[in-house]
Amino acid sequence: MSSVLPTSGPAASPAVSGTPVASPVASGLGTPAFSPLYQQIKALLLQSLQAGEWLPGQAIPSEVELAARFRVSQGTVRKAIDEMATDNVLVRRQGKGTFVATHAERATQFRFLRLLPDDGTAPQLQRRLLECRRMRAPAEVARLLALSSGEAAVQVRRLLLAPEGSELRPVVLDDIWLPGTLFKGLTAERLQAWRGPMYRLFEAEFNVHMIRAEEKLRAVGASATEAALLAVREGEPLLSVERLAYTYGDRPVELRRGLYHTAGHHYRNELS
Amino acid sequence: MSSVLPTSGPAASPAVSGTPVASPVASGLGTPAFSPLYQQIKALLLQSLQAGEWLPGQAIPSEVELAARFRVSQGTVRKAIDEMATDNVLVRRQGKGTFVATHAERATQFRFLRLLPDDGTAPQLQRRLLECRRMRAPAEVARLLALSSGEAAVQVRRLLLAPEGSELRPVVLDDIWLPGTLFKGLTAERLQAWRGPMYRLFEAEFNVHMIRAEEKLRAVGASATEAALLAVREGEPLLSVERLAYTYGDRPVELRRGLYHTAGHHYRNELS
DNA sequence: GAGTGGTCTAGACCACGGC
DNA sequence: CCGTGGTCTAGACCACTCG
Repeated sequence: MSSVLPTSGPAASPAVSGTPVASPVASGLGTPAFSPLYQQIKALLLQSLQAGEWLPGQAIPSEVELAARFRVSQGTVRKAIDEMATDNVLVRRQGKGTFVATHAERATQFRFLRLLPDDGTAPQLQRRLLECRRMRAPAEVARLLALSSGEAAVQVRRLLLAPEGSELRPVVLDDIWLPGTLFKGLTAERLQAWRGPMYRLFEAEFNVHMIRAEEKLRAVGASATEAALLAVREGEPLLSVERLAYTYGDRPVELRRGLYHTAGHHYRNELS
Repeated sequence: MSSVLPTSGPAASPAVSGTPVASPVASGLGTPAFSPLYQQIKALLLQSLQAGEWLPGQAIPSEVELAARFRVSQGTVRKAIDEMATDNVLVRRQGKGTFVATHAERATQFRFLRLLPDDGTAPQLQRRLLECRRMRAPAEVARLLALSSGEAAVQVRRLLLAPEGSELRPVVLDDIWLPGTLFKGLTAERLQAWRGPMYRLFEAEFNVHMIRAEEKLRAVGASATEAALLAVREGEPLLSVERLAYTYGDRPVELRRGLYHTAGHHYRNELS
């Protein structure tokens, strides 16, 4: 099928609202780089999301409306949206519409928190902020976040604690680095005041929406300072979780190193 | 839409090859339990797979053929197959056909092996079989594998070793339990002789195909015997990975406890 | 060229949610 | 009641594979 190109004439061939589309380009030797219409629609929708045209939690236009806008059949729009729904970027709700995914919902809230209590109950973790400061990104952090060397970064250090009887027991020690330019107004006060998932704060206040992440897990022994913070003895085996989280367009926007004390909790994973 | 029911009359309403379908049944109070046609087709295809009608690596009938068999449009069959393809149960190959997924392919081979060398190279693990014996399933194993108490089980214990310079370094200690009735001819000799992924052996010799698994990860300290086998000192932090693997119909068929030495390797995970 | 899956269309009807 | 997404159909054409 022909690519989606802006057309000045009335409805004849498929066209887009006026925004030109990156038309299929031969990449290298004789590769036609054929791109289906619905993939182009998907790219356009992602652009709109990235530009903030529709905010997390809001409804996007209906399928018929989008089909009209792009001069395409409803089925084609549907296929584009289908893929974005399985990517957890959009959420379909029959009878209501299609919505931009948000970390406010309880369902998506636990997509990125894989640590569960062994007894099968729902996790109820309290936060305790240890630190929040702006600094120049260390070389390794800058590299992973694709920052220029010496660029500003925000470092957040916090504990997550689980109720145990009437006490609170530290379970997670998180070290988080964020690009300073994206998180301009992020302060300890702002973090302290926030009730709800941290990724929801990022969405609401900084327009940064995490959609996927890569994690590297290891078993390590607790250092002296880590042991003190987690209330375990030095050398205690801990689960080290290094996470790189991405927003729209595969842009890395968070580096996180978590240390999990896995007595009483475990990291759950599904292989398929 | 009406449910798929066997029809003796000629092509009029949708019908199936002759096998009756579990028609939508009210479950509990007034729940209509509406099931779309393509879901019913999917269930039928899964039944055929479970029955061994098409073996791993083989092609299933073409979409048009299945559409004719089920008296349904090609689009409906397509939607059923689409879901099974995203579930990694079937594999589509344009121009060739649709095939039953197999653990023989290199792509799917690493779906269940998440341990990667830190240097980014491809994993090259050697196996060393330590034990393979039949026994009565311990209570905990029986429970997780849904076996009757005292039923037969096969226990396999093995090491995975990674090349390090000119030496081999133990990296993984696996303890595996399998239902004895499903794995009748499984012996140490058979395991020793096999070249290729273990799950491929299970497929080829015992007609057991793993499609998904749940894992629980923890950091633990090496016991004396574990330390000896993995050539680490006692108490060394190790990544404990407890896996329950399922075949068609969500039937648990493997329990595995792996201990990973994560110096030089890490467990990779994708969150989305 | 024949057969496979992949895309796209147009239209009908159904299930759900809210006015 | 209407508008939303969800299902199903029938048919056209395209891209890929193989003989």
